[in-house]
Amino acid sequence: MSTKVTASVENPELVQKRRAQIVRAATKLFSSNGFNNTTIKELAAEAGISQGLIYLYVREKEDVLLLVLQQVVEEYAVEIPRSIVGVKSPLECLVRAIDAYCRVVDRHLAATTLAYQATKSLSQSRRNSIQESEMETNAIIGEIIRDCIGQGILRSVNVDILTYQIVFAAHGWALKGWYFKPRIGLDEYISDTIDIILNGLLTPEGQDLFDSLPDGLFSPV
Amino acid sequence: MSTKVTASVENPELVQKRRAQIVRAATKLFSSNGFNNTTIKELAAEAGISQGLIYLYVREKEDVLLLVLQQVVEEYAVEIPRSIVGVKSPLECLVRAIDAYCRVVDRHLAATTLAYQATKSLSQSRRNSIQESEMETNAIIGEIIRDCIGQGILRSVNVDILTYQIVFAAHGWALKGWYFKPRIGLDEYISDTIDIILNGLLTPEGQDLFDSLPDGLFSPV
Amino acid sequence: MSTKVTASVENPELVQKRRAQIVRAATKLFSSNGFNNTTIKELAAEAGISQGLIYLYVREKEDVLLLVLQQVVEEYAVEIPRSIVGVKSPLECLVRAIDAYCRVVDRHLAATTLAYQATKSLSQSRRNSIQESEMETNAIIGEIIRDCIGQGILRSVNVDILTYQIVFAAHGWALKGWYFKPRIGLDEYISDTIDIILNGLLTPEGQDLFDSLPDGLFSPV
Amino acid sequence: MSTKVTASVENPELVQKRRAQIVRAATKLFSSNGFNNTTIKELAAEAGISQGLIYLYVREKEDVLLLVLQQVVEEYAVEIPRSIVGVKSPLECLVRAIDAYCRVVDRHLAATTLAYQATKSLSQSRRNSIQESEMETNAIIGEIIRDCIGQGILRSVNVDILTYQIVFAAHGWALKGWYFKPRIGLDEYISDTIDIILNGLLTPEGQDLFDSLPDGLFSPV
DNA sequence: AATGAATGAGGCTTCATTCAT
DNA sequence: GATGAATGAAGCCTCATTCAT
Repeated sequence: MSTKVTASVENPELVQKRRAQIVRAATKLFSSNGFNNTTIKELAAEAGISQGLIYLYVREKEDVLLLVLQQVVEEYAVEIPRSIVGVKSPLECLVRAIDAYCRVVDRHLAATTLAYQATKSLSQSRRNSIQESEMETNAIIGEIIRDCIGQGILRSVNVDILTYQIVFAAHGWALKGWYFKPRIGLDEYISDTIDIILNGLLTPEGQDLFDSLPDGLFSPV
Repeated sequence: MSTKVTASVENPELVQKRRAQIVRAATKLFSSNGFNNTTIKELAAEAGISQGLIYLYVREKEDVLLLVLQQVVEEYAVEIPRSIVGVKSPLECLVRAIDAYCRVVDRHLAATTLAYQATKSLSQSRRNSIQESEMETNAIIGEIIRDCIGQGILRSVNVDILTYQIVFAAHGWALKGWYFKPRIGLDEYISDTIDIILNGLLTPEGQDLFDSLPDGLFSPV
Repeated sequence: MSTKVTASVENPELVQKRRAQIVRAATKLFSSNGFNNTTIKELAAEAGISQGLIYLYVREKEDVLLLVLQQVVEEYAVEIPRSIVGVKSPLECLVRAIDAYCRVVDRHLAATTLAYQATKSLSQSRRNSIQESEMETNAIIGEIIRDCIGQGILRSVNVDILTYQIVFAAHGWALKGWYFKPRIGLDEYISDTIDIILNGLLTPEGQDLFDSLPDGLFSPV
Repeated sequence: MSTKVTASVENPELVQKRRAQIVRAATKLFSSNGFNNTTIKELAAEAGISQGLIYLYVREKEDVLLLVLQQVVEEYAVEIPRSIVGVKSPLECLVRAIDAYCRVVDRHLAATTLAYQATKSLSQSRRNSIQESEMETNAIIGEIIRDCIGQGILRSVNVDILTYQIVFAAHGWALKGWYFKPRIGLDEYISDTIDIILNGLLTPEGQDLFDSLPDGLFSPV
């Protein structure tokens, strides 16, 4: 990671342990109440430590947020590559990557939502550090897509847009959880999503209709 | 709208005018600095009025946020139906709706981003009011999709998921503007998005490969 | 003054009035308890205003200290020149200046003591601003001394050292008030001080003795 | 000393050694940053020991300050008498004492300044203990002066005021070091100071003028 | 004796909200 | 209707002191 959070405690195991405590508590509170509405006092209480102790492991409150967000993007960066290790077929890679992404999100619902809420609360440099990590993960997906296109498995579509469509589909499970969770399970969400994205929507008749639409249909109003 | 913001000023035209001033300023400041990092003092300065005056048109700070968010969702609720008025073909409706949604987002980049950041800062009742509006707009899109499916234009896919895929595509223009804006124009974004969503991705060969993938490929790890 | 303290309140009369309140309270509390041991809460209470109000007239606590110290040095810079206005004889000027200095100190016992205690609590730039004021006042005294020497009234002594001897004599009334106050009145303090400084100490016989002291008597140990 | 600082460590040599470490570090930090702006953590780092260790040799932070100040006043109390040991002539005693005082100050510039700043940070009992030491040293000088007067070497002036004039002259070398140091050396400072104090200022003509000044010149305004 | 992690009280400062004009 | 000075409740963070090792 480019942006390091500094601790004034030397012992690295202790640092890791304490920070894990803090991040766990922070993820919970930040995502349910928001970063700004969570006080250090509450955070300390949730983590089972004193207020002052937090500041031995973090220089300011914003650092806690950074640690939380770093944890998620790092898990993305680890889990998605791991899900396609050893898989030859690019198509299978793509399917597995989508699947893995959705499942990582499911394990980090709170933190994922948080990333959308709280990035504005980070200073520019810290925000950059998070966005770079995000782009790295996206690059992996983009690569898989390019492979598929190269092998004639996928049509030659806009890779960036498709990448983000996949990313949003995964994040959507967290962002709109309040809508989906009561209606559908994760497995179904994943398979239906993959179905829509890969198989497209139009029936043969629909395809004819679509082709006959005037070209400039959706041009500037 | 179910949740009304109350003003202590009688003259309704004045209320409208002042609130417009306030909302304009708030949209700018909230979306660039975040809701919590914007002070009433800054807001008043940006709106060209005094701090005290704000409280004649709003009961508390959160109300300002509600007004801002209401404005966006209302514009969604107005613009999207308008874009399909008089259009017979459900497929054309769908295409026009996606196009319209993206363009409304483009006109409200700041506010759209804000909706993702700041909803957590709303009290539950206010949050519900926004989410209901969002669902109303989504319902329109869902209806169009169902029409398409009913007429055999689209395959029978999961309507909810597809709806949100479209919604995310539109919102994505705002949420990831920092990525897309330097790389692509709005028109291209819209047409490529529609292409991917409607036409699907798989080539005929890709289709064969996909069909031969083991069924339980992406089941729980 | 070079270093200005900024207020966020416009009305200059109000600023002056409130700052006077604050400075009066601060002088009292700072000099009896020290700058660091005085809390803003105590200060507000003593001034009869709320904590928050202080920050409409001052950017940070240190500014309050600066205001207090500025007030004293400014009074020095005003009172001492005023005491010699229109006086022709340089010797009379000198006597009057010493007298005036001591009396200003007497009117600002607390603040004078404070200046010795708290200058270290000022940031460098603020400290400089105070030291410059001090030097301006000292320059006036130095000028008078030079006049006296020029006219053959005083021996040609080290002007800087004599200046500070006078300054210390004045400040001493505040600094060692705990010693002098119970033993002697201000008038007597002033006249005895002037007597010692101007008339010297040695009797004719003492003079002879002094002249016969070995030259290197007080050289480095 | 009346006020003792207690240590929880038995071995007196160790106590002395550790305290010396602590006092050395404290003198440096307190006088450059002020007592209140120096943390125990910094102090420990400067002294090369741990925070906790300090509390084995001192009951609270204020004790450290007391130790520092005690060290200076004790050195005054030792050095000044030593400088006049065996000297018969009271005038020579006086000159030597002034000289010695200035030189002790020069060796303890930081601590001397500190005494003026930080005495207010001491509790009353500790402050008294320091002031008593100061008075003891002053008493020695007062005695010498009285001797001189008794032997007809000095005029019969106010002994207290003269004593403090001498004390201030010595302290001034530290207090106004920022002014004198770049302009003059210690030796010159001492000899010029003694010259002014002992020989007085007025020329014969000045004397006449002075005698002809109206008596109530410097009476209350 | 020594360490340094841990505690928690309390200070400075901000800011939503009120109120006198 | 409008202003902006005034309030006071917290929030973040620091740091003297303690305590387990």
